[in-house]
Amino acid sequence: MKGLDRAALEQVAEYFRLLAEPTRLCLMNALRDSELTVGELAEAAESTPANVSKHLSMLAKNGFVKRRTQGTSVYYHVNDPDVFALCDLVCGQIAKRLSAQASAQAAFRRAAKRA
Amino acid sequence: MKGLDRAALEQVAEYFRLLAEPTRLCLMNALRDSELTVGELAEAAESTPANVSKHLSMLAKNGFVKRRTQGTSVYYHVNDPDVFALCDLVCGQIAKRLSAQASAQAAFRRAAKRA
DNA sequence: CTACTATACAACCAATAAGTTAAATAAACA
DNA sequence: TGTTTATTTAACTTATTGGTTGTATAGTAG
Repeated sequence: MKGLDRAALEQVAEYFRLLAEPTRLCLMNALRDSELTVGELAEAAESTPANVSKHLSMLAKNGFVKRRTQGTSVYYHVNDPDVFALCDLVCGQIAKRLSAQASAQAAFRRAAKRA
Repeated sequence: MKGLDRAALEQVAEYFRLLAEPTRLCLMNALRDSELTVGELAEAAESTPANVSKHLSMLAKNGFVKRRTQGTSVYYHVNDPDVFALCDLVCGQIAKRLSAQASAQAAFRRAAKRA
């Protein structure tokens, strides 16, 4: 990543931006192991079909998912499974921070008890 | 990442959101191997000290960087080097897509020549 | 003490984006 | 054909955010 110019950084930022939204993460998560229709995804994400459809369009336009039409339904599936590796890395980061916070908290509690 | 509830997904999204901005990526990039002052960072990112300071505050508040004051200057340094692993992964993804596009393009060119 | 420099902060503006609502499109089926 | 169901799209509202400008704070030098 070292020698990236502004244009390249914008592409990287764009990639992150698509994952920087809980509803979209929820959709990707729901599609992790099976394709689902827009309706099913709306239910899974506890949102409306219109909203979910918009998010799916964004994800599709950027190669994260792919569409398959069947009858009146549209099935979406993950096109870029590597995002999950990214997400898992981030989850690991967050877990690390939380546990750091936890031990800091514990240290404070011990200090308070001594005081 | 599989069984994450809404609150957890929001934390993951928040993490991504901080990296979803070219200027912040540029700052992290500039800090990759040495600490720098706000002024130096502003120059590196081709932005204003005020703007850079704001971005750095965000990054610091979320544990991506740390501050160290010396004289009238404030030195920032990376606190969470693992972000670079993330960025490199994304760079790999983008490269893969670009090369896929390139070969698709080449296929189109070959097809056009045959036609 | 004053002037200068580096940084942070608050107020503001413009652009972006998530979500809603309603209308448009399209396939299935009576 | 007409109706129903599934999805997409457009228009709109509201909230967020990146960047700018001006001001405040703090350390340093004269």
